[in-house]
Amino acid sequence: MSFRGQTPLGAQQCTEALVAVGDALYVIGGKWKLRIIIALSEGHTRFNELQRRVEGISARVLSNELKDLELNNFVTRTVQTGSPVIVEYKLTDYSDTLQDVLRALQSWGAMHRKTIKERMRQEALATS
Amino acid sequence: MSFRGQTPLGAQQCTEALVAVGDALYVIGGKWKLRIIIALSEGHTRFNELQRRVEGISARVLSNELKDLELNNFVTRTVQTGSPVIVEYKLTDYSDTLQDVLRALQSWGAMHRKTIKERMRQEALATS
DNA sequence: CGGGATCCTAGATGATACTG
DNA sequence: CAGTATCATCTAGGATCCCG
Repeated sequence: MSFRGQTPLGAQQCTEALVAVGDALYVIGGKWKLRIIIALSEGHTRFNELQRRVEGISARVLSNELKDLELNNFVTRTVQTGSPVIVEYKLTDYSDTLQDVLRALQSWGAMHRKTIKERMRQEALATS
Repeated sequence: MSFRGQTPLGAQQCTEALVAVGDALYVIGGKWKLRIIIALSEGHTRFNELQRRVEGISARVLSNELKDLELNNFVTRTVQTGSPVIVEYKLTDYSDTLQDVLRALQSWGAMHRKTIKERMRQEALATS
């Protein structure tokens, strides 16, 4: 199940990978899903607080995404009646299964940023 | 750098994760990028062949995505003049850095599919 | 505070041709 | 074969207003 590393994938494994990754992207793909999950991993959070944490997201989109995440069992929504009403979102245990994915993405993202920076530095040197 | 697992993330780590994952998604996010990379991991491939492997993608989109992947150093494009002209796409070494991400996504996707299946089976039982 | 309802735009995608 | 061009579409997302 290795991705290259010199040896190409067989057609069969390739299709399998395509399907599995497709499944994954279907649920957690898109611009916001993973960001929201990360933001929620700071602890259970209320709506507006969450909106502040996830930079750039609008209330409508956040609301929709949260519903979706709830449907897919990544998030639970609890309402405490009173005034004001308090609505809290928190991650479920199932969302913990995403740890590897998140870790891999995070470390790749950090690595990639460094690479780009270095690449730009080199180009700057070459031009001067 | 763990994602929950009982203990919430600190605000600082949360922001770091948000940025890094954001960087990653910026480059490899979207509907097609990872699929194309997986398809290419079966070995170097020509355009139409690649389009067949990546189910559902149109020539125009594939063309655009490939340009993007080339710009980001994931793919190289080589042209062998002759008739017919042969254009081959292959993964670069840099695309190998995505292994962890791909593996994590694939195994999560496979796990998730099983979970869903099981969940549906349970619901079917409950209804009957 | 926690959203829902509406309206609207840009960009992503699909379908179908067409070309060197 | 390896795309490009054009048009039609679709939808995620932004902006704004509103409500209990």
